[in-house]
Amino acid sequence: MALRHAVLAALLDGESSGYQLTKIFDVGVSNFWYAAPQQLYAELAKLESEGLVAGHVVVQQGRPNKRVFTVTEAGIGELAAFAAAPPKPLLIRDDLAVRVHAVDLLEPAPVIAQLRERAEEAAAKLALFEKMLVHLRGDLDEESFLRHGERVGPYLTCLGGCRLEREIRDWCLQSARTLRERAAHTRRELS
Amino acid sequence: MALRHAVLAALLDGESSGYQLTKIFDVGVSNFWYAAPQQLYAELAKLESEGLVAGHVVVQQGRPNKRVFTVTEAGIGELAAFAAAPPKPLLIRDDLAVRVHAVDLLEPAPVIAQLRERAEEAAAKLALFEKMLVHLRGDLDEESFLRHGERVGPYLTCLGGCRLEREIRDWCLQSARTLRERAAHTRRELS
DNA sequence: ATAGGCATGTAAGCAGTTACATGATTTA
DNA sequence: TAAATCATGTAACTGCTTACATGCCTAT
Repeated sequence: MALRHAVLAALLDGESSGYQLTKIFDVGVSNFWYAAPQQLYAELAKLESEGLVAGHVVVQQGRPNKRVFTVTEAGIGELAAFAAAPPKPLLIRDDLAVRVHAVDLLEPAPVIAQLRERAEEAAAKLALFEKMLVHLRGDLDEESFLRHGERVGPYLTCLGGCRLEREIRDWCLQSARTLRERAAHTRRELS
Repeated sequence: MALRHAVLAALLDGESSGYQLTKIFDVGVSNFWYAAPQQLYAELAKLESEGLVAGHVVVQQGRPNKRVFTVTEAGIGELAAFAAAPPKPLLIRDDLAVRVHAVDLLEPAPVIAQLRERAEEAAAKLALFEKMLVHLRGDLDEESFLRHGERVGPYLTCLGGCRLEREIRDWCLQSARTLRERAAHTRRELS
């Protein structure tokens, strides 16, 4: 029981369909919660059967109809209970860092390539989050918005996302550079 | 099949027992891989049965005996194959950030308390990682070590850990401060 | 036409979590 | 004598991942 609260929190930003949620978890909320598309459909069905979200059909022209979901009163209650409980530790699993940790016994070339790719992804996400910040705060500057804005929750998590992606980008670039220089040095020694 | 590679990578830093691994995954490697103690015993048994690690008993005085594990040639091969494959995306799940995202509809007080506690934990981990860096590089300065040191993998992941914990600490403190100031302002309005 | 985006699921299998269980030794 | 640390597991359950399945509409 963990994804449910992330879904409820995401739905507070406005009702959305399962498909839209997959997009949100792919970018907007991805800085603090990873979830696969199939999980979201399953979780929404569960939440609806428990009365924590309510769904209704939206008819669209030119596109298939969709069912959008809203958090119910009971859903808010669930979130409130969750927020008062002690938080679970941050869960992080980074496939790429495992490679870096073991890199001294490995071929460095593919790891370097992977680090560069990850750095680019992080840079792209950072740019996206920074745009989101501007959008969220409207015509206020950051300080005023944090003081008087209506909803700061999403803004704060987005700030967290910026911090995270910036560090990922820089760490990947630094690591790639270090490994490349060492590889060049090793080649010179061998020749 | 994912934890296995993290375990193999951790064992490259030196043979250890299941119990010692639980300590390593609780601190040293925790910046890029979370794993519960029970997982590690199970995974070690599996890895041993597949010949990727080899265990032998170490007799101790004053303490129960333990079985320590080393990565085998086959284990290195497994790691090499893993490193060449495309990495899975970073998996992150942060219970506390979910609360922050939803905080505008919640009691802010417990969330603020949780943010402060998390900030302290992050500060403690940061201090630990910084000590580890000094220990790893011995009497070299960072630049020389990154260029000519024997094993840079663990040093690079440790640098990543520092970056991560520093940002977590600062984000938690910034968020807590923002929420506290808003709460104070709201109280004044009500009175 | 065909590729891509929109839209929603099911089913099987694997990985991870929670709770339980045991026992020795050291420190307060 | 109680709590903490060292040491290693099992069993039941839940949650997550991977693969499969379907179908419409739009843009190229």
